[in-house]
Amino acid sequence: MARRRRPIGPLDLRSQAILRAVIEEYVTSAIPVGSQALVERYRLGVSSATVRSILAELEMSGLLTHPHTSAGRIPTDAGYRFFVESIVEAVPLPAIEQLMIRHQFGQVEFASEHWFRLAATTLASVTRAAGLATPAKPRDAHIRRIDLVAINERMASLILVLREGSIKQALITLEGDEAIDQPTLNQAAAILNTRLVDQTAKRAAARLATLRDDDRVEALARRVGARIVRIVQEYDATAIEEVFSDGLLNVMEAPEFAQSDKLRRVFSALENRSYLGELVGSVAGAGRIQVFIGHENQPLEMQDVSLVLAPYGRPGRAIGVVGVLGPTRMSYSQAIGTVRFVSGLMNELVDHLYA
Amino acid sequence: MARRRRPIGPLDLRSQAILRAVIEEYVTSAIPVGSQALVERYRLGVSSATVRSILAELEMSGLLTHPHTSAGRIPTDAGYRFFVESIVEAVPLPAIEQLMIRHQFGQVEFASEHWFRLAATTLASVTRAAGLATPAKPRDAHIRRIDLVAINERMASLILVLREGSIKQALITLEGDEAIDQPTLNQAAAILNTRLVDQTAKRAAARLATLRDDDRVEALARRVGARIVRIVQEYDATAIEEVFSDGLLNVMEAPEFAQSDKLRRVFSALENRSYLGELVGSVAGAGRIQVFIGHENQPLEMQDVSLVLAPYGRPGRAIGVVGVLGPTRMSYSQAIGTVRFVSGLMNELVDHLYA
DNA sequence: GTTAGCACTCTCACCAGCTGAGTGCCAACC
DNA sequence: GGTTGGCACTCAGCTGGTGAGAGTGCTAAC
Repeated sequence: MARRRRPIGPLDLRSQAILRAVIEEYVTSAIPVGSQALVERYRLGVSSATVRSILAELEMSGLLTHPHTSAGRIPTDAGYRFFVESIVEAVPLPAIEQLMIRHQFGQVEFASEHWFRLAATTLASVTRAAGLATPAKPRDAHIRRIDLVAINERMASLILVLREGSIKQALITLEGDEAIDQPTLNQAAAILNTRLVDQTAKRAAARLATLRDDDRVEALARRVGARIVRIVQEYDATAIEEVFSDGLLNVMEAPEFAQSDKLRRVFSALENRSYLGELVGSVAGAGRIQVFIGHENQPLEMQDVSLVLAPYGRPGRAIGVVGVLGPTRMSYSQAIGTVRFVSGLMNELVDHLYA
Repeated sequence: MARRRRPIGPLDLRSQAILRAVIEEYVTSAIPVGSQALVERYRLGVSSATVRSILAELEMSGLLTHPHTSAGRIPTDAGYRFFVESIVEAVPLPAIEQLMIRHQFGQVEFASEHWFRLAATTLASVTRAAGLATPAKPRDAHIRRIDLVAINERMASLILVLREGSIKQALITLEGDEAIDQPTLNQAAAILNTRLVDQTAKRAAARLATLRDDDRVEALARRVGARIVRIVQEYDATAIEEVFSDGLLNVMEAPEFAQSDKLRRVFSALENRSYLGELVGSVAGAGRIQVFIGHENQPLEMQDVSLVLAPYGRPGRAIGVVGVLGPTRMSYSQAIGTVRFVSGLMNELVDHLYA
C-alpha cells in the first residue's frame, strides 16, 4: 500500500495550473475539491479522468492529500509551500485599497504608537484574517529625555523617553532625608539629562559613577539614574514589547475552527512571549517577507495556521514586524500583497521620523 | 399546559437550600441536576420524591427550568439573581490567596499602568474566568507636566503627563520659520509648564489666550498649547480609555461555548467601546459591586454570560473598574469575594498615590 | 407533609442501510 | 503515448429504528 512519494521536481505547466485551481477552490470553499468540480469551474481543456490522473500524480508528489477515499483533494502544507514559492505571483494590493489605507494612516494621530495598531487593524480588515503588529523596538535603546514630577511628599513619578519613541514610567519613592520638592527634582532631572541623554544603558551606568554621594541632589540623581539604567536594561532584554492583534474573530469564523479547541490553542500560543520574540527575531533577521505554513511553525498549537510576516523599520536602529495570521487555507497571494504594502507604508512612516 | 408562574416571594429555608444545592451542583458539573443526585450528594434529610416536588415549585416560581421532560433542572437567570441577592453570603477570599495576590502586586513595577493589567490577570487566574480591568480615568484630566523633545529639524515630540497618571505622546511638525532647536523647545515647554500645569482643558485654553503672536517662542508655545488642549479634551471625551482583559481562554473552555458561535459574539461585544463605556459608567455610578446575569445584559451577544464588576479609585478624581466575565453558570460567591478583594486592593494602591 | 412505587417521556448512543460524491483502473480511441 | 468514457468500488454522512437510562409527575399509602 505504501506508495513511494516522488520528490517534488519541476512541475509541468498543466500540473501547476491544476494545483493552483485546487488551492484557489479550496481556499474559497473549504471543502475538498474533486476532479469534476475542477473541469466544471476551470477551463482546463481536459476531461475529469485526465484531471484525476494528474491529481494522483500531485498526491504522489506530496502536494495534495485525501481526507478519505471518496473525498476530493486538499492541499498539503507542502502544496501551499510550492504554490507560494513557484506558482503564485504576489498580487499587489489594488490601487483603491492602497489609497484608502494611506488615507486612514493620514487620519490617525501622528504618533508612532498608533501606527502599529492601525497596521494590525488594516491587515485584519483587508485580508479577513487576523492582523498582527509589534512596535518598532531597538536593539539597544538610547535615552532621550528624563523627567521627574512630584506626586506628594514621599513620591515622584519618573518619565523616561527613549530615542526610539517609547516612554517608560515608574514611581520613585523617596527615602529618609532625601529632597522632595519639585525644584529639587528639576535639578536632579537636569543633571541626569546632561549626563545620560543619547546614552545606552551600559554607557549611562558608567556615567553615573562620577556623581557624588555627599551632595543631596547628586545623590538623588544617582539613585534615580540607577533605576533608569535598570529600566533600560530590562527594556533591552525583552525580545518583544507587545504584539498587537486584531481580527482574531475573522479566524474564528473559519469552518476549520468550528470546534473551538484548535483555536484555543492558537490563542494560548500567541500569549507565549518567547515564541513570538523568536519569530519576530527571525523575520527581522531575514529582512524580507516570510511565510510560515502549518507544520513549519514550531509550536504544536500553531500547526493549523499560517503566518505571513514582514519586518519594517530601520535595520540597526529599530525593527518591528507586521503580518497576518490565518488558517493554512488562506489566500497567500492576497496576504503577501497586503503585508508587503503595509510594511512598505510603515517603512515610509518610520523614515519620516529619522529623516 | 401553560402553567401560571407564581411570583417570587420569600422562600422557606428548605427551598433555599435546595436552590443553592442545584446551583452549586450545576456550576461545577454543567449538566442538569436531578432529584436523586441532590439527595445523594447533599444531606437534605428528605427523599428524592420530596425534592422533586420542591423542584417543581421552584420551577413554577421561575427560578429553575427544564431543558426537556426527562432531564434534571438548571437554574434560570432569575434563579441566579435570587441566589446572589438572597442566599449567597459573599465568601471572602482565603487568606493565603489574599497574601499571594498582595505579593504579586508588590513584585510588579510600582506604576499604576501595570496595576490594572495585573488586576485582570489575577482575577482571571483566581476565578478561572475572564478578568477585566480598566485604568482609572478622571472626569476632567489635569495637566501635570509638558515636555518637548526635538526629533529632527522639522519635528518634535510632545510628551504630556496628566495628574491622573496617564501619558500622552504626539508628534509636532514645525512650520515655516518656526524655531526648531532643543533650547527653543525647552523655552516653549517652560512657558507652557508655568501656565498650564494643574489646569483642566478648559482653563488651559483660557490661559493660552494671553500668549503673544509676535514672539517666536511664545507663538510656538501657543501652537503647541492648542494641540495640548485638543488632546486633553479628546481624552476627557472618551468614556473609557482601554479595557484590558485576560483569561478569555478560561471562558472558551466552558462546555456551553463548545460551538464557538456564542463566544464569538461575546468577543465582538467586548470590542464595542460604547457598550463598555456605559457599563463602566453605571458601575462607577453605583459605587459598589454589581452583578449582571445573562439576559440582564442589554446586548444580545452578552446574554449567555455574566459580569461581576466593581469600581475602584477615588470618586470625583479617578475611577476605574475591575471585574470578571464568565458563563452565567459561574461561581458567583467566589467571583464576588475575589472581585471585592481586588477592588479593595486597587483602592489601597490608588490611595497611596493621592495620600 | 412525606414517601415509595410506577408509568411515562425524552435524550442519547448505537446500529444498519442507503445515497452520492469521488476515486482508481481499464480498455478503447486519437 | 496521452486522453477519454465507462465502471466497480469505497466511504462519509444522512436517516430511521431500537434500547437503555435518567428523570419526571402522579398517586396511594404512611
